[in-house]
Amino acid sequence: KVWEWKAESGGAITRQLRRLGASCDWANERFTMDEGFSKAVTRVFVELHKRGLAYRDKRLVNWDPRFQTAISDLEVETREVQGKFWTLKYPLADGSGAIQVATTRPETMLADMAVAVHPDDERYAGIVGKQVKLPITGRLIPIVADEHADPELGSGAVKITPGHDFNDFEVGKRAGFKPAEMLNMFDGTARVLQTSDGSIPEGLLGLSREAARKAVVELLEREGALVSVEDRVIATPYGDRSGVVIEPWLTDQWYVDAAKLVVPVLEATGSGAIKIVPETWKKTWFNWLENIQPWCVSRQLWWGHRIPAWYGPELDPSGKPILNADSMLDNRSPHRIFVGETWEEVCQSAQQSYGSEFKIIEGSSDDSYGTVRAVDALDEERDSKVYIPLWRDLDVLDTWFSSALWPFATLGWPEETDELKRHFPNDILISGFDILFFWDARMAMQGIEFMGTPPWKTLYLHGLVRDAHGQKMSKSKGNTVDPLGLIDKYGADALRFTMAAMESQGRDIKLDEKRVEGYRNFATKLWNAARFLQMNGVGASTSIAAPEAKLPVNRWIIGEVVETLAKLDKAFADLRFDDMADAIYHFTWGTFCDWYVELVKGELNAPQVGSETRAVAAWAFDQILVMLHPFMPFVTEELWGAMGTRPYELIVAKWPAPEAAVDAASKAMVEQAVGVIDAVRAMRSELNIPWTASLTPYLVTDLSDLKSTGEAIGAMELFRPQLRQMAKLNDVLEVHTPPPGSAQIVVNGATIAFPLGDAIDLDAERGRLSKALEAAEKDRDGLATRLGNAAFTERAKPEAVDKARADHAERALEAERLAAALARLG
RNA sequence: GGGCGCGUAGCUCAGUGGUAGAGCACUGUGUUCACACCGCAGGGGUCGCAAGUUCAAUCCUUGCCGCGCCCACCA
Repeated sequence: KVWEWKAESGGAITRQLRRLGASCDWANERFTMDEGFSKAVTRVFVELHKRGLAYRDKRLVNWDPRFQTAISDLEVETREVQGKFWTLKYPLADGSGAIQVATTRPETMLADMAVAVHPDDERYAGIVGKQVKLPITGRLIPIVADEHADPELGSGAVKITPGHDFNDFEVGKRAGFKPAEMLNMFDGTARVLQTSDGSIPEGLLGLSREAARKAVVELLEREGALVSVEDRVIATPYGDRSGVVIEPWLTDQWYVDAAKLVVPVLEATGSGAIKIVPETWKKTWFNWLENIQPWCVSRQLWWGHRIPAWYGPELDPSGKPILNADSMLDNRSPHRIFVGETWEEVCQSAQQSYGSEFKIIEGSSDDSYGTVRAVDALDEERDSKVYIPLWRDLDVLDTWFSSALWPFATLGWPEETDELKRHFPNDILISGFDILFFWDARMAMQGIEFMGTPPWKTLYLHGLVRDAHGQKMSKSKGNTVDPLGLIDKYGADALRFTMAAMESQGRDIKLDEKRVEGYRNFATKLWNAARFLQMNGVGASTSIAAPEAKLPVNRWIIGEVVETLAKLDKAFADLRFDDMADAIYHFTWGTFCDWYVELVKGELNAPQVGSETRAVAAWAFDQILVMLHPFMPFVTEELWGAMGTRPYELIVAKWPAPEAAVDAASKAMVEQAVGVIDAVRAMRSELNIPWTASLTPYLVTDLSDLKSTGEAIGAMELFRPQLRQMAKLNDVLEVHTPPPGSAQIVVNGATIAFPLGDAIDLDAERGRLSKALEAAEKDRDGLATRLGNAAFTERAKPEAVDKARADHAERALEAERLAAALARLG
């Protein structure tokens, strides 16, 4: 049944991954309960035990009374709960007075074993060592001196319940109590159980924690032992899965000596052998590792890796086994522990331990059956040997114990497989920070312990997806987003791209559906661009390197690809997925679609330049597909195939290698043309010049700046068809003074006038120019002020001063041109 | 109590010691033969508050206000 559930749940997870387009090695799927993996788990446990790093210990654990199992510190979550604070009065046994103690859990007084005061607390100096007679139970308990008691708090005296409080456990040990002697007053479901001294009144037995509290408080009140009650907010431990209050409970459990395993992890992180990204997590990482507690790894569950430990009876002085099978498994009777990977191995070490006069047999996991068999065997004394039954531990290992082995156990360890050699260690682990301690830290610990090196070089911690209100998504809150729903609506590509674009290091992601929609539109845009290219005879590129190109537009777009690629490479090296997404998005839409495609529309099938342009367009588009593929694998792969016959699929295509450089001259020319088009469009829009009206541009020659004029005219000549198409401009004319009634634009130091005759709205044009002039003057003057400041020119970095000078010159020139244009208007 | 982080355009978020950016939303405009899931143009921010360091601070330092998370034994 559970395996069915596992198949279903695991299937759902892998289905989601597949639909997201995760490129996994599906043939090598692994589950931690697979046979091979289980073998690795057993091996690790046995090895840790051999090395003294896994051991059985009796101490307080976090006990979950609902699931009736121990859990680790990490599975406990502290919640602030409204509670009460009771002050109690315990009478001294010699009748010489009473001592007050305070508690938030009055019911635990039934298992009190001492009252502690601070050694330096003069108020109590005289009574340390005296006995107190505990109300209700009448138990006599000592007053002890211990640093734990804080004189500032309450009365300065504190009741000590070593069996039910982590602090008190430590105090109790210091006061000389052995864990085995510590009183326990709860059973596994947290109902009141008689303590070993039998002092709890009958009426209280079997009550739940809550009921016991009520009853105890009533009894205390009746005895006059209750001094006061006040309301108080109490930090209370809850099981993160069960949601019930966790009970500190005294049991025997298996522990892993995490403090030892952590030493090389700290070293590796310190030396940089493990790099943590973003770095801010380093502090958290160190802080946790440096304060790590023994890791409780045994769980009283029936699903998981069974602990490979067997218990056998201790021998009494006469050499007979002490068979108390019903108490053997929880180690309440004297026992010996055997740990081994197989029954044979365990048998062997047991034989060695007990001696050859004994015969080792396997005790049934059903206690009574094992007892009977063992006793029968004893009676018969067959082979004249005494039979020793060994019972295997019923507990299973914490799931994170096996998960921690993932980086190497999946690769066949402990066998020395080729996969292991090839894939261990990994370059990078990408993980949510919510499992930083649960999983990542333990992978690091076990990886170094068993493989000698950290399991990965970089640990990248990404943000968590939160809902629209910033709440963490959880099944219990019901605010989870099903990725499949979003995929159905917008496509996996859009979802993936959104995730990448939102993943700036470390910060959480509030998923905004509008954003997903926007990237769906982006995918559509790409699709349409491909369609257009195909319609114009552009197919698959035949080369990986950029094609030879003469035309400036083509040389320019090749340079743009080179620059975009550099941005992507840089962002990737920095693990900035948002920057990568941003760069490819803007190149594709803003540069390629909005400008390149528009600029070459007329050239694609032109007689002279057509083939070159088609080749460049095909190549550039291919580069987009390759660069975009990691983010949008589905559309890009589809288009890759649609553009032409390919020797291989996009998913295995090599990352772009243009073998080309940015051509500054082409770039300048294209930018000049683009500047003109932009300015004309803005002018048309602001002056309400209908799009259908073509305009004749008059380039105003400036004898003092023939360079700007020349460049402008060159670019405008070169892009004459594009200017006609994209800005509705007639052929350019050169003049020294523009005709009256002209609208004017200033682009890179060149002034272009458009005679509008009577059609011009002089006020609008004046307003337009004034506004631009004002902006230019403001910038110019601001820069002038700064440059006039001796402190700036002397102390600022030379680059900053140079830049200010250059900016100032540019803005000043622009202002001058605009002022002239304005003056011409009259 | 300790630690980490956040507060930047209406919203969701980037960002840099040299007078701020994106997407969406918004306004105007356009159905020109890739795309209205579109094109074109445009408006919008005293970068939480205060002080300090600096020639210069949104960016560094300190304090404060508001918010989130993690860790922790205050009975």
